[in-house]
Amino acid sequence: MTPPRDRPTFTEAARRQQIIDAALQTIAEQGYTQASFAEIARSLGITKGLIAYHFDGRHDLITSAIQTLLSRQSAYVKERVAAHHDAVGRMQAYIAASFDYIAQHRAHVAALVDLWGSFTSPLEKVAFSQTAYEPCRAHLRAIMRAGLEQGVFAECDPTVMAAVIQAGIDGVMLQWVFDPTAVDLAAASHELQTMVMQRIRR
Amino acid sequence: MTPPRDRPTFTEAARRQQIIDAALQTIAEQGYTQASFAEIARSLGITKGLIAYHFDGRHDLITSAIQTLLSRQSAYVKERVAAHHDAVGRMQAYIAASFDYIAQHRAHVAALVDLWGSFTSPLEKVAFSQTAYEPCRAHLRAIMRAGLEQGVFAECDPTVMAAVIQAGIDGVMLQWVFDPTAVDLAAASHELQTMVMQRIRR
Amino acid sequence: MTPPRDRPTFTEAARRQQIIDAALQTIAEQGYTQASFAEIARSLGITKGLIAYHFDGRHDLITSAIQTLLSRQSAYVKERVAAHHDAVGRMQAYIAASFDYIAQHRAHVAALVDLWGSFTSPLEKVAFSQTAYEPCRAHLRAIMRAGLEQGVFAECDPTVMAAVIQAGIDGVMLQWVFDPTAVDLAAASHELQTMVMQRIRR
Amino acid sequence: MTPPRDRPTFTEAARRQQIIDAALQTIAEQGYTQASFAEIARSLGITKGLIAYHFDGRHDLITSAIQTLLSRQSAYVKERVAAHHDAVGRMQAYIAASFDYIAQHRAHVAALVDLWGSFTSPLEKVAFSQTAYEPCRAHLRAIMRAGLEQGVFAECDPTVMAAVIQAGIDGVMLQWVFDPTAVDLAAASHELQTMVMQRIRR
DNA sequence: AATGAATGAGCATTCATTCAT
DNA sequence: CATGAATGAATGCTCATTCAT
Repeated sequence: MTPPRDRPTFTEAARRQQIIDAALQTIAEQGYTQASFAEIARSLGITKGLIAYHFDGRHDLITSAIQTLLSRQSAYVKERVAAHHDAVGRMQAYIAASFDYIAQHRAHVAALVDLWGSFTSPLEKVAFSQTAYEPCRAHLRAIMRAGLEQGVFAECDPTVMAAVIQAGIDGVMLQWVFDPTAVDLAAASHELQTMVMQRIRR
Repeated sequence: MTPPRDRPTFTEAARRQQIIDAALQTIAEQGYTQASFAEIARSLGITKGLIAYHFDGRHDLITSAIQTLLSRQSAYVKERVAAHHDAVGRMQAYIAASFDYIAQHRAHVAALVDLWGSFTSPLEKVAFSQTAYEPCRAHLRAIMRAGLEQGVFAECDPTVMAAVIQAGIDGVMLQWVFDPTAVDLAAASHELQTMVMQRIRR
Repeated sequence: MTPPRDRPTFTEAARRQQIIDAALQTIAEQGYTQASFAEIARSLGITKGLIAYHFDGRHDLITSAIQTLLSRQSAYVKERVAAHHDAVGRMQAYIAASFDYIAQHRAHVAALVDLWGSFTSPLEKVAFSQTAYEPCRAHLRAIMRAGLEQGVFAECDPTVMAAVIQAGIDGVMLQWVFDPTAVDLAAASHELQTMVMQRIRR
Repeated sequence: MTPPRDRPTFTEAARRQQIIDAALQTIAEQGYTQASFAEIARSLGITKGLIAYHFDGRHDLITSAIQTLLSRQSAYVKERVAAHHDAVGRMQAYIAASFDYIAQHRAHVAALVDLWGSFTSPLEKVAFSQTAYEPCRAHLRAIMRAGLEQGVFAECDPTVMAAVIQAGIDGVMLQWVFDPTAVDLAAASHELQTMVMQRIRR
């Protein structure tokens, strides 16, 4: 059990992160169901008791892993988008950055696809949707709205556009996770940008 | 032990299908990891021994369930596409039919998303990709090529286009599985068609 | 998990009883906390999985064991008491039978003493009190009341008398469980009968 | 490791007592099995490592707790008994004091009942009997013998009487621990005194 | 004197699987 | 075909204990 501490120690934080990373790696390599405490511990050369010591059970570990996953990807994309100041540039940056992150973090996105199947109740699914998807769509919506207000984007529903663009990114990622030779990430990134731009540019 | 497969009896085939459907329902409702033989058996009022009798282990059941899933969706889409004889109509029909199937078979697609995380080795993932994705993309590629040959589609790479279109469909499905209120399926279907048409029409 | 069956099969009932008896024996010999599924299974030459198959978890096993314990003792005492038809005879029979049962079933009463400490919440304790103690006290109260009505017992509060008499029995049992050489069961039985009779006889 | 016991410091002794009291409280509230080092430590706001530092393992802690329990009760009863100088007064004082202590220390006696089930071997049980029960019975025997010698008690076996009287006290305590509404402690105290006096007074 | 990190054995429980009937 | 009994391996988790700091 994680000791209830006001300020987690340095060791504590480092261990937690180390275990989370090992968990993601193991999930990516062997699948969510095979990623047992024992397996993760083995990959780190520690005992499974230590995992139980640092996390409040499996749910806590998985949740923390998902958090890590999402915040890293989100931070990466946000930074790249922020480098641009026009709606067109930002939209292209969002798509390009998303694909770049995917290409550079195969294990992470593979783990993510596995974790999609880890929710057992509709409530957990909705919660994940709110935590993981909604921020992405909201980001895209904001870019869309800015473009519309500035008059550089053609009329369209930002909500639907956001969902469809994110869908394109995730869908390609999915195909690529299953078989990296089945789809050319760079080409897909380019094509999606083209498609979206042709649709929304005034 | 699975009985010899040379000539499956009628009863045998019916039982298998019954079990597969119950498995899909259970996976959709409770998640892949919760869908144990015992749980599936309970939902059917039979014993788990009987499931083991009709399937060569869990892998066989899951594989068969995925097959069922894919062939039903594929058959539905194929039929709808075949009703059209021009590339534009076929492309729109493919997208529309895919979304319609999704909307009408929530449990099935929910199960599918859960099953995405059920593969433990890269080989299984590649095999799934070949069985599940490749036929869809091939279908889309064929429609694309016909349109290009007929001169009604603008120049583009059919392989990449197929991947991106399928990605858009799957990605929206994913968001909708997690939270049906998060995305409007009909609007997304419409938007994806618009986007694709604007891109590929000459 | 126990399969939900309308009528438990013969094998099922026999196995359950066999496991319960082994559990009581193990508790008596090694203590409640040491009586793990593994230990009980080992003493029977079966696997612990089988115990889990026949009982709905540890709580179910322990509860069933206590039930067995109480009903056997109760049945024995009731039969001995019923052989008498006067209040004096019945009261003496109750005490004598209780001590005789204790003397002849050391393992059972040793297990019972251990199980006294197995309740973790006040609610469980109260429930045990209702199930285990109240029927004993009620039996004694009924004997007392009959004696009072027949005018053979001196005036006294049947409720308090019942509690104190049962207390004497249980308290001696406790001392004898800890060290069989520390107290002479037969002498204690005799003395308690004498004491009670001297108190309640008119 | 326990620090050398030759001259325990003041702090050391205080800590030990503090931990023992917390342990008793926790056992009384949550049961013997739930009273883990972690739980006891949590209730004190210290770490479980500190408990291990002050006690030579769990057995040492439990043993010390029992010692504390017994010596407190014993001291209380001894003092009350010593206030009387005749056998009759002392016998009544012993019973009355025992019940009074019980009534005023519910947590302690609840813990004691739980601890009855904490011995895993016959040897431990016998040792407990010698430490806990024998002194009580010896005290009662001494009172009995004095009464007999002084000619105020009727002829009877002091050993058996002692066992039965103590049994009555413990048995009522047991019922009261399980359900405080099930038995009236004061009435039981009174009744036991009456019963005993009627039996032993010449 | 006290902590936080780590261990390793043991726990109840789950589950796919086997098999005699 | 179908069942119920039984297995054995694996899982998450708990806990007393150890120890460097």
